[in-house]
Amino acid sequence: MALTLRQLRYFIAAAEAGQISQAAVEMNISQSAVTAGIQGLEARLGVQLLQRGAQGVSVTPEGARFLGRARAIMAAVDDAERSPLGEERSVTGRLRLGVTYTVAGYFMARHTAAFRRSYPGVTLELSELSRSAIENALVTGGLDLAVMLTSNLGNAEELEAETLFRSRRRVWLPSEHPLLSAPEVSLRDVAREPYIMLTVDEASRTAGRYWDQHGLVPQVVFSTSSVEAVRSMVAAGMGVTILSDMVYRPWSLEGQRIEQRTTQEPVPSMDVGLSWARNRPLTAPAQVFRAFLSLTLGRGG
Amino acid sequence: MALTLRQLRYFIAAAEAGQISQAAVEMNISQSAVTAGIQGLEARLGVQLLQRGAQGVSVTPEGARFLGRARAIMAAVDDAERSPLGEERSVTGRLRLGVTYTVAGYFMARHTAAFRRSYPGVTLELSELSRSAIENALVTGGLDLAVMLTSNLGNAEELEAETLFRSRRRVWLPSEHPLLSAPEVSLRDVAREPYIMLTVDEASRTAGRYWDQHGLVPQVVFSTSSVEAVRSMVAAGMGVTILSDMVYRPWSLEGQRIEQRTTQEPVPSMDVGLSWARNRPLTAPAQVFRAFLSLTLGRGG
DNA sequence: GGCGTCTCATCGGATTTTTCGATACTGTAA
DNA sequence: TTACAGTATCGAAAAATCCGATGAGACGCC
Repeated sequence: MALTLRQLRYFIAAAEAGQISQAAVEMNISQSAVTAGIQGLEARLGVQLLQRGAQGVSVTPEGARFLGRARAIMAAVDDAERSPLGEERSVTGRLRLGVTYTVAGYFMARHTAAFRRSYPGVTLELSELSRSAIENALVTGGLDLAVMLTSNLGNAEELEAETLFRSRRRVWLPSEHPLLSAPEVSLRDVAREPYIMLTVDEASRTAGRYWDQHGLVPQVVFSTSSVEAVRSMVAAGMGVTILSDMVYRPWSLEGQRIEQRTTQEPVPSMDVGLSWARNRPLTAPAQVFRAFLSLTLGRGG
Repeated sequence: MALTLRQLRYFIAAAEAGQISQAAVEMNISQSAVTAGIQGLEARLGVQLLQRGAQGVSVTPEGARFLGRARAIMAAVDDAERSPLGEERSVTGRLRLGVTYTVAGYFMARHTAAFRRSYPGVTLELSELSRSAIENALVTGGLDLAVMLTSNLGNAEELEAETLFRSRRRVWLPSEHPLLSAPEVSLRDVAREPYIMLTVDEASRTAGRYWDQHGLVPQVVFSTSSVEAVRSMVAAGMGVTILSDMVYRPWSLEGQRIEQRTTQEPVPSMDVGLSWARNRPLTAPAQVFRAFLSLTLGRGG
């Protein structure tokens, strides 16, 4: 098999995460895919790149040397992808971008820096707002563009939306929870547990929909708008929750572990995407930002 | 779809060849695969890279800019692939390499320069010899390694072989030949035509095998050890031949066109590979050369 | 202008690769 | 030794790729 960029991506992610399984979560794919990809790379090169251990993986000396090269390749690829847009690299102007809470913390952080580097002429004005505030601002012209949850977008007549990626929702459970014994958890079982409700970004509204659909009601013992709080409370055994992979991390702030289980019943994924006013043409900076994100997230284009 | 190295390879090949179909022949794949690959790339970038015309393709201004980037990526990839072998880059010594006629002209030419660049410490001594001379020299120690046709290797007890790639054999026909009307040509039809026999590299021995197998005898009107002569004679309409894609070019030295047709009956492919003496361990330069070619030709490692 | 010829694009089907989910294996720590 | 966290492996499903054949458009020749 020939060397592929996918293999390089997997290797870089695993090397940086220090764990193959964590790298898989971050890339929204399965652990076995990452394992296979890296194995293919090692076979191709005839060199062991990662040292596997009980706590995860660490790069071998050869791996470290190759990691540098791999990063150089990915940098060259990034360059090349943006190059044909090069004319527009000189785009200048203001981009008033609205984002919702989870998007700001778990998604935009990774991309704003790269965007600023690519388009130094664009002044990026980020505002964290609620869904309804964003929708209003888009329609009235207070915002040019928004990155938000596109699955339950209101006001479909006036707003255009484009989904950038989906993140799966799973049950979060503390270590040693009885429900961990099964590979899948039914919503009925979750309904019997104390539930920590996250109240940001329409999370509760979305949750309500799929709970209703199965005629169940979660026993909400605590509502918070802080993902960190949810993480800590789940880790401490105060309850369980259902949230997307995008915000999942295996450790709470206190260092306690959090587990994940797939639900037996299908639960809608969290869809993150762009939204803008239908009747207002995208400004040049907004168009550039849209193209930038599309490329970065590896969708067709 | 994400950007892939394959797409870049296809694009570079097409840009350099000036024709998608010619690029496909050079890469031993079908034209439609190259077309699809480049289309995927253009869709991904949202830019037209090639200007299609009746005589082939030419790069657009955007394509030219991207071509540079693509080459940079492939250079970085080549670097990375050889980097883990980096310790051995300092390998020094002499490599006495035997090659057969067609391999020398149509295969080695492309790779020797790159090898010399990667391993400046290795003195490459190339000798063009006949199959039997090479086999003798390998056994007696006059050669360290050989690149030759591995399909009909004699002396299998004493020689080890590793096939690097296969090239399909097809019928070569002059323009306006009646047999061109059908998409495939049967060996029986070819047997009725005057046949130009190439006498280098066991070509006639291999040919004999598959002709015998079908109980047919080609009407050899001319035998030559020069591929250029075969090309010119086929183009001039003096006869037809069956040779591998590796040595195929659509034009003769005189500028006349040569066509290709697949045979109805399966004809064995031409297998090019390495060979060395079984009882003699590979020298360090030989090992390095083997790894180098394996990587360059994109096989598993 | 009509026709043959060359080239690239498109399509269906076969093949190969990639992915996922489940399970087995392995090293570490109690 | 057991429990556990993490990786490797396996079979089946899904997706991408490839091929061969056919279609469509441009050029040159009569």
